[in-house]
Formats: sequence, C-alpha cells, structure tokens
Amino acid sequence: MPTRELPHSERLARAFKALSNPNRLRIYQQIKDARVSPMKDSGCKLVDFINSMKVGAPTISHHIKELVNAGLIRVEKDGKFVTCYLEEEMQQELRAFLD
Amino acid sequence: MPTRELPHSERLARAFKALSNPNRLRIYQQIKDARVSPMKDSGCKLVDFINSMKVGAPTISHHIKELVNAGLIRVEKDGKFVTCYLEEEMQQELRAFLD
DNA sequence: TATACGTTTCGATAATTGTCAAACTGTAAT
DNA sequence: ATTACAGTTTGACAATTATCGAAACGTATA
Repeated sequence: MPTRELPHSERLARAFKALSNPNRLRIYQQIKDARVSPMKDSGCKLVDFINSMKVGAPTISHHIKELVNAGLIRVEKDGKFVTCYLEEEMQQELRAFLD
Repeated sequence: MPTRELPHSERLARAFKALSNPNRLRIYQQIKDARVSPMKDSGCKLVDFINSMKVGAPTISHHIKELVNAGLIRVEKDGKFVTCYLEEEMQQELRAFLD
C-alpha cells in the first residue's frame, strides 16, 4: 500500500472495493452508526465484531486492515483492545461522488 | 444472478462491488454526468466507451452487464446501438447509505 | 445478398480475494 | 509465572474476476 497520492478515481475505486464485501460493509456500517456527531463518537470495539460475526478473528483483522487502507476508518489501540472510528473525510468524498 | 429480493446490505455490497473496478467506475461516472436532470438525460453510447477506453469491446460489454446487474444503470437498444442511462433509484440508495 | 459495423458470447488464463487453521505477540488477571 | 484473552501474521486453498482473442449474432447499408 503505497503512501503516494492516488488519482481521485483510483482512491474512490479503492474505497468502493473495500465496501464491496458484505462483511466489510456491515463492519463499516456499525462504525458509521456509532458516530452520532464529531463530538460524540463511541467507536466500535474490534472484539465485538469478532464475537458477533460468523467469520473468524483472522478474517475480521484482515477486513479491518482493508478498511483502514482504503481510508474509510482508523483504529486506536488501548491496552489489548482495538477501537475503530469513522474517517469522515472519506465519507464526504464518497458522498460528493454520488451527487 | 437470481431475481429474488436481496437483503439491503447485499444489494448495496453488489452496487459497491460494481463500482470497485476503475474502468467500471469511469463508465458509471460518465453515464452519471450525462444526466443533468430527469428531463435531460442524453445517456452514453456504448460505442463511445469502446472507442475511448483502453480495453477491448468484450470487456466493456462485460462491465456494462455488471453495472446493469447491480442496478446502477439501464440500457436501451436502438438498431445496432446501445445507450446507457443512469438508474437514479440506486444512486439514491447509495447516497442514503452514506448519510 | 453481401459486406460492414456494433455488440455479445465463449473459452482460456493470470491475478485477486475471502476464508480458514495454526502459530505467534502482547497485555492483563489470577 | 501461568493462564487467559485480544489481535496479528503466515500459508494455504477454493472461488471469483478482469481481460483477451476468436467466433457468433443482429442490424443496417451498398
């Protein structure tokens, strides 16, 4: 995953690809719904995904990484827990594209 | 591709998958931009895609089919020409999801 | 009808992807 | 320290996908 700037359409295609898997889409949706406002964003605990979804932990870990690489979410580590937060900038970009 | 109703998240994931390929994304964007309003939608000729993009005709045909199956566009045949139009309902669904 | 053009279908291939099991790392609790 | 828990990495495998060339199809035009 190169750090260099990507053309706009490539960035978008990447984000859409990350949302193209049903499991990843559900993960993203939950993270998105956990953010009611920029001030009030409780985030989503990764462990809850692992316990609630029907795929194994390695798969969840892999999906989270893809969402991060696509710029859709970001993660924060606290002790042994990982919490996922929405990356609002990308949400904005996607919304702008659909207009 | 079954005709039966799909769960919301499956429908969305399908649409996102269709937009996850850079070439398909460009095709969709052009079709979207050709529609300035419900009253004024000139559509896009398939032949123009074939002549302007760097992939072969079979590939374009395949991509168009995927966009149609995803519910993102619809096509109309006139003689030997095919014109592509935006499916505004799905555009709305995607927009709604991103809010 | 013969030829040309736009489009689709078919068959093949290389690349990507989703998932898993096993092994590993790091942190907290007993 | 040992155990338990949260998460990642690795390696593998089956399934899907993007693309191509060749052939076929349908429609118009000479």
